Amino acid sequence: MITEFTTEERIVEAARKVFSRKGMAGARMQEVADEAGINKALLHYYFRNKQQLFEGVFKDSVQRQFGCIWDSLKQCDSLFPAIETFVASYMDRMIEDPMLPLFIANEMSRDPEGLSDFVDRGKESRARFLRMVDEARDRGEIIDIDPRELLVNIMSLCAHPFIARPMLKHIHGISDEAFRRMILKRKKTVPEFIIRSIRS
Amino acid sequence: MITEFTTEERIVEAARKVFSRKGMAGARMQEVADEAGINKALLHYYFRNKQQLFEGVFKDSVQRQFGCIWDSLKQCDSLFPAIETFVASYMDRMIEDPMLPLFIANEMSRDPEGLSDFVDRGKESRARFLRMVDEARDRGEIIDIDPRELLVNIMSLCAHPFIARPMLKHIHGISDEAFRRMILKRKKTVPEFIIRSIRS
DNA sequence: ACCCGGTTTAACCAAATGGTTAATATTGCA
DNA sequence: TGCAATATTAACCATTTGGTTAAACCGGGT
Repeated sequence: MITEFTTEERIVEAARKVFSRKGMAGARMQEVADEAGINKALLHYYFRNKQQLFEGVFKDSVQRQFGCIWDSLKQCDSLFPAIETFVASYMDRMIEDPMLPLFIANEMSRDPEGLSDFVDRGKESRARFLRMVDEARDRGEIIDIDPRELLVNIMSLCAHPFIARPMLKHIHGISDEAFRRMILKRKKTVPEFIIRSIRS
Repeated sequence: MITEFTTEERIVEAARKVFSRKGMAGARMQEVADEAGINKALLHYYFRNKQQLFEGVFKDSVQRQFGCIWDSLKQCDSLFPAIETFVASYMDRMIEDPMLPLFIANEMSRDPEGLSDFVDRGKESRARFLRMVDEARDRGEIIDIDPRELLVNIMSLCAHPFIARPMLKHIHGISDEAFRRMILKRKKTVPEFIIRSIRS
């Protein structure tokens, strides 16, 4: 077979797809094998069991998610550009992998402990962001708001549309392409929405 | 057995718990039976199969969710109080049943068609709300914003904290009680956040 | 040509799980 | 009380599913 990907890569890619669609419990090893175009036994050759396959895929995803998003903040040193950058890179990341937010929400809910390490990857950047909010508040640039609450709001506005995507699709009757356009528009409108609300 | 609930009610309650925790795929009929304190066969006596049990519970939940939230809007006829009312009743409903948002997001993603009827329950109220936004915009009370985008933002700010609860819990190291307090605070701060952003 | 390590497969297995059955207990009512 | 309908259970059954095994395949080095 002419393949530019190694078998392991094909497995991981297939597993990502299936796990995203069905979740850990709903995913079937056979389906992953089929999606990857290989025998089921070969899955167990590369990944001893379902849990291990799951973690292989999941850890990679989460690392990418929490890694690059928070890293993007490193260059910013004033709040408003930081918000713009954060929102943009958060959304870019999710456009790449639209099922990831729901996937992560599920697995955090299923096994809250198992991911501490990954979520913690952005710890310093997050702390730095919170400090930036505090400072902006002290300088009177923004109104008095709990920095952590602001962060929750920002993340909600970024992530939730992806999580509620099927519902939005039904409610507003929008196609995949329209959804994509809406998200691209939100890259601009969400930071505006936030900044308008906190600017004093 | 001295029971103030009928067996069917106990089953539904148990199923709600288990399905919420594990999702449709992850839930086990045996576990539901155990949780309800009955034999597994009795489940199939009341609900022919898993799908039917699932729908019994799910439809009830979704109906409550989409029903009372949108209905709460019926008395409001100006935008800002409508937003306050909507946020408050949305959050009250989720405080009652904190796993519901994630549950709904999952099932909408698994089977987008199967729920049209329930999501549609709030159709008129939703349309009315969108019209209120349009009118407020025409009167110059608020800035120029796509009403549907505003609605997405509102729902995101309400629902997402519940969906991301385990992550918030870990990131901000908050207890269940602290989470509850945060949500109660948000009943006030979220409408403020929104209104501050759209008021012209 | 032949062997040897890593790779891939078909066939198989045991446990879990949704669902059924037939028998028993309970309740309401004539 | 006794009978019929309803509620409940233990024991089973069939299928699905994660996982194993042993054999075949295949490419490179000698």
